[in-house]
Amino acid sequence: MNFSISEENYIKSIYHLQQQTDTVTTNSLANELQTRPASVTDMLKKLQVKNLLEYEKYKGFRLNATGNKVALNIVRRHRLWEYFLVTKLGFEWDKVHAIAEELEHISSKDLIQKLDNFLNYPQTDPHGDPIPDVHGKIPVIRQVSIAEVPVKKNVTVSSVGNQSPEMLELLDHYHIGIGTSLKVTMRFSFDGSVEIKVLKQAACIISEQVAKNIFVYHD
Amino acid sequence: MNFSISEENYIKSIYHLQQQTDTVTTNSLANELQTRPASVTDMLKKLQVKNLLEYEKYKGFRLNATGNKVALNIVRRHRLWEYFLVTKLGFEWDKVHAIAEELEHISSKDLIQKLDNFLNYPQTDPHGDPIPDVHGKIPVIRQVSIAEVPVKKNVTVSSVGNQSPEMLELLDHYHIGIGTSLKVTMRFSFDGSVEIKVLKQAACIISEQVAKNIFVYHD
DNA sequence: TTTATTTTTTAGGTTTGTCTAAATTTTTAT
DNA sequence: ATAAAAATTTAGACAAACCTAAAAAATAAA
Repeated sequence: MNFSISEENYIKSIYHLQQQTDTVTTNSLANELQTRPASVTDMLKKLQVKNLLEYEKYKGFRLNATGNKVALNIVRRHRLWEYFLVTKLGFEWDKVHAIAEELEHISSKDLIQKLDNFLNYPQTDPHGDPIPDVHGKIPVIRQVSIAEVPVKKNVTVSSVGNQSPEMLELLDHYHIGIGTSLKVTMRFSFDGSVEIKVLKQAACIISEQVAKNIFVYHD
Repeated sequence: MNFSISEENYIKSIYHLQQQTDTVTTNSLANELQTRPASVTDMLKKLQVKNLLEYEKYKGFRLNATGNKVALNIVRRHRLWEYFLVTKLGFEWDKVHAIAEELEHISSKDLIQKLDNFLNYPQTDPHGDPIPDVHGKIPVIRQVSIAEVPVKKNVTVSSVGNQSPEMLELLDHYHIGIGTSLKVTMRFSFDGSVEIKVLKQAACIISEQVAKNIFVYHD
């Protein structure tokens, strides 16, 4: 089955919203896609006819098994291209999203298979988000936020929850990126702020809010 | 100025037809694009309004300077992606056209600049066709067909005129591709056929028709 | 130079994906 | 429980890009 760019964008957005709330609402999807609720309703009908959606009028909706598989395939393409843009073309990791949004709609199986091979089967994209395999299986990367990690354990940054420019600016300032090794040296129970130590850098203190958004895995 | 995928496809096809005939006709363009003459007329009006076209009703049309620049930019993107697909992803050179047709419509200047850099500024695509630079300038590759090349001169294959699967099959059989070094050992005036010698391979004879379609440059 | 043929354009539809405005259903608040 | 508010859907339009069929213009043939 092949889908239009619009259909794919809807499927992908529903998928992302489902990660947070089990069943998705018309308004939230309209907001996510920067479109009108009426347009969403129109598309929902089409996706339901194409059997990608469980949808009951006025009651919300969610992708069914087929829809999920399609979504994972789009996510796979998106993240592989992001990885390509950063590691091969030298883009900054916060500048690749828009371009990957275009590249992800090229659906040649052969292309994606060869791209994956060329990139050496990466597990995560440059933001640390896992890349689903051809069958839609998502590699499990055991990760916790810095807010939860025990003191003095060596950990490596695997992903960032909030990918806003403001957050990325802050991370850049502290020279923290995916793959950075660090250690929590102290945790202040007063406000949940955390002192961290990155190799060869002075220790610094980050707020609980920031700590909750930096995910790491144990070395 | 930004253009839709459809507009870009029209612009590109007009550009290609112009290489052969100075002024293009509605029917030939409809044929090239596998669409109807009426649809072509519709689009011509739009492109004329956008000031890309010199067009007089019933009299044919051609790209103006602006249109030409846009076309060259699309050709540039197409050929860079073809080069990428073959040299980096390992596609066969005759399997990349359709995918490059999709990739060429992603218009981020930054993307194409970085891709060009990553590929190390190639001069020609895998078929030997020249890649226009950012300003639309086409590198001149001094080339002649094997039918014209003098006997015993060492030459390198630079491009292939006829890119049909049949031709590519034949070239594959003789292990001839872009970059292959060879020498004309004999030319038979009876039928214009040519004996050629590729390094480490037995000499072989190709017809005049084939010889005319293989372009080479002198080493 | 008329007539016939071919080419091109116009007129009027269709589909996809969007929109606004109005109607309907659900949820919230009194 | 009922009224007010919010969310959702329907109805009806619109633009882009395509189509068919008919009309108009250009070209070729008698």
